[in-house]
Amino acid sequence: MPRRSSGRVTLQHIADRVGVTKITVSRALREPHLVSAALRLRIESAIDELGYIPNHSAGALASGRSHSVALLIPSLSNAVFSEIQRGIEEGLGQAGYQVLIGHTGYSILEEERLIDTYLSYGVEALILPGTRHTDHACRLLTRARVPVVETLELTETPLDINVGLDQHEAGKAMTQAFLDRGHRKIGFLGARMDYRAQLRMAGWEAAIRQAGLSAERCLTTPHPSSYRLGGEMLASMLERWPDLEGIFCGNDDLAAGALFECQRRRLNVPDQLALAGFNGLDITEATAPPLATVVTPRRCIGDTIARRLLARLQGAPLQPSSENLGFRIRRGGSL
Amino acid sequence: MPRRSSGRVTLQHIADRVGVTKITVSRALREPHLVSAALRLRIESAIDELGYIPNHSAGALASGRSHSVALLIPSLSNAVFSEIQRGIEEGLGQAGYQVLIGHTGYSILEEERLIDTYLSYGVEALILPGTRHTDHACRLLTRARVPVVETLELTETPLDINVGLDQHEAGKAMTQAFLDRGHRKIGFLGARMDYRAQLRMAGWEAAIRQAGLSAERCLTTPHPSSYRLGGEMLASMLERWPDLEGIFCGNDDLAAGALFECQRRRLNVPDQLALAGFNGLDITEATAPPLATVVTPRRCIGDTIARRLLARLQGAPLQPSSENLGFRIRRGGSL
DNA sequence: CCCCCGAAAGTTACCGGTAACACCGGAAGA
DNA sequence: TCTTCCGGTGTTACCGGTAACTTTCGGGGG
Repeated sequence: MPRRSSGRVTLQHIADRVGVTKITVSRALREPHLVSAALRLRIESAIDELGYIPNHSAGALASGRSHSVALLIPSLSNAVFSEIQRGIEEGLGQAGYQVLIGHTGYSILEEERLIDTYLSYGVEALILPGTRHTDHACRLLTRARVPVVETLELTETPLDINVGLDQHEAGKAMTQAFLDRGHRKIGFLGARMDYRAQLRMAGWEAAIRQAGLSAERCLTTPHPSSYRLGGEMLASMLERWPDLEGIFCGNDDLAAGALFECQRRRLNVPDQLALAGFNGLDITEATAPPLATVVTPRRCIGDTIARRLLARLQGAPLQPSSENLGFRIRRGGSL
Repeated sequence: MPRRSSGRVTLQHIADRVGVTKITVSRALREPHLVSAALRLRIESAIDELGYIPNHSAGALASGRSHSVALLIPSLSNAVFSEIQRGIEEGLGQAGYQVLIGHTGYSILEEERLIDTYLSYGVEALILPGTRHTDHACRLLTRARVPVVETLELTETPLDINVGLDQHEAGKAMTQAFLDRGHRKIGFLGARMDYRAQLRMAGWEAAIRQAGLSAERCLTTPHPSSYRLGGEMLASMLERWPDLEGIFCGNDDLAAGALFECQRRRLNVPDQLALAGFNGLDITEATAPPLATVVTPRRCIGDTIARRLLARLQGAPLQPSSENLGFRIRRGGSL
C-alpha cells in the first residue's frame, strides 16, 4: 500500500498490466531494439491506455543524467538573445537535451544564484552570458565539473568554451565608420552599462582618441535601456553639446529612440546628425532612414555554442578556448 | 564503494563530517528550527566547506514536491510576455517556486509536447498562453490534477484559472475609436494570426459592420510579425485601397513598421492616414507621433496569476473561473 | 548429444534524498 | 517519585526509476 496515494501511473503499473517487470517497460522506452516487437506493442498500448508520464526526477536520480542544459540570459525582454537561444535550442534539442532558461537581470549575483539552482537540477552544462562571474560562481562551476559556455564577449581566460565577438573592437569599428564619413564631434550614448556596454564605449573612446579628438561627448545611465530613454538622452546631449555631429548609441533601442526624437525635432538624419546603434535588430532595417548598426552574428553564435557544447558533452576533453565570430558594420541610411 | 564515482558531495558526506545522520542535515536545511543552534552552525559550516549542492531530483522524488511551476509563452522574442512573466516570477519566486519557461512558437502541438515534458519534471502547476489546446493536452492536464492557468484571452469554459482580457471587445473598442474620430474607411492589418489576433480582427469587423461600413479592407498573413513586415503590408494595402483613412494593426510591431513606411512616403499620420496598434509596448510612446494602441494590463495579469495560483497551490479547491482585467485605449498622436 | 551463444526478460541493488514514526533524556506537573 | 511531555535526534522504509549482472531458452555447430 503506497504511503502517499500519488495517483500517478508508474512503470510498475504498466508492467503489471502487461505482465512483465518494470525494467522491461523501461527498456521498451529507452532501448526499444532490446525488446521483442510483439511485447513492445503491448507495452506501448498499455502506456497510452493508462496515460503514463515518466518521472524525470526518478530517471535523473537513477541514471545520473538529466538530459538538460541551463541557458542563462541577461533579460527576457531583450530581442538580442532570442536568436542566440534559438540556435542553441535547435542544436541541443535534436540531441535530446532540454534547455532550461533563466535570466539574470544583468546581475552576476543573480547569475550565481541561478548557477546554484540549476546545478541542483543536475544540468549537464551551463551557458552563461558574459565572462565575468562572482568568485563563488567560479568555484561552483569548477567543482561541478560540467561543461561551461561563456558567450557574447570574449576573454583571454575562458573557463571552458567561449564564443562571442570582440565588443571593444566592434565599438571602435563603428566609431571609425563615423570618422570615415567625415564626422568629428562624435558622442556616445549608453544605458544599463553592463560590462559589454562598457567595452563598446571603451572602443568608441579609443577610436576617438586615436583620431586625436575629444571623447567628452558621452552620456550614460545605469537605467535599463528603452526607446523612450533614447529620446530623452538624445535631448540632454543636444542641449549640452549643441555641436554634436553624430551619436553612437550603445544599442539599437537607444538609437531608434534617438531617431524618433530627431524626427520630432525635424532634425535631418544623417545630414544634421548621424546616428548608429548596436546589434542589428529587425527595427534598424525598418526605420526611416534605416539605422546604421553593428550587426552581430547572433544566430551563428547560437549554432556554434550548440555544436561545440555537444562535442564536449559527447566526451571531448576540457580545453579552454575562445572563438571570435566577428561582426559587420551596416551603414543603413543614418550615417 | 559507489557504483559510479559521482564525485558529488551528498548529505551523507556532510553528516559524516559533522557526526550525525543525514536526516538531521536534511532538517537543518529545510526546518532549521527543529535542529539545535550549535549543531546547525556546525552543519552549515560543513556544508560550505565541502561545497554541498542539494540534489533536486532526489528531493523531488522523495517528497513528491518539485517546487516548480511551468510557464509556457508563445515566443521569447515578443516583449508582450516579458512583463507578464515578471509578475509571475516575483509572486511565485517569493513563495519558493522556481518558474520553468518554455515557448510554444504559437503552436498548440508544441504546447502539448511541452506540457508532457514539464509534467514529467513534476511541475506543481502549468501556466498556458491561450485557451485552446489539443485534445490530448487537455487529457494530460486533467489527469495530472495540477492547477492550470490559461491566460491572455478569456473563455467561457476555463479548465481552472483563467486570467486575461476580452480580445474581441478590445479590437472592437479600438475600431470604435477610429469611428469616433470620424474615420470611415478603416482597414485591418494582421500577421501571424494566432487565435488572439483572429479575435481582435473579428472585433474590428464587428465594429465596422455595426457602423454599416465595409469590412473589405483587410490584409493578413500567417508570417510572424515584424517591423519590416508592417511597412511592407502597409504598402500593399495602400496600393490596393488608396482611399484608406485609417489602419488598425493587430499589434504594435506592425503599427510601428507601418508608421515608418508612412514617414518614408511623407504621408502625414494621422491627418492623411490614422494608425493604431495593440498592446501598449514601450515603442508606442516613443515614436513620432506616439502610436494609438490598446494598452493591455500585462503586469497586472502576471500579478493576478501569481496570486490566484498561489491560493490554489496552498489548497484552494478547483473552481473554474475567468477574470477579465480589461484594457485601455490610448489615442497617442496617430489617431 | 553436448556445448556455446545470443536474444529476451528478470533480479538485485542502488541513486540521494524525505516521511513517518521511534527513541531518549530532562524538565514540569501531579 | 512517577508520569507526561517535548525538544532533539535516529531508524526504517520508500519515492520511481536505471545499471549491471543473471537467468532462460531455442538454435546451430561440432
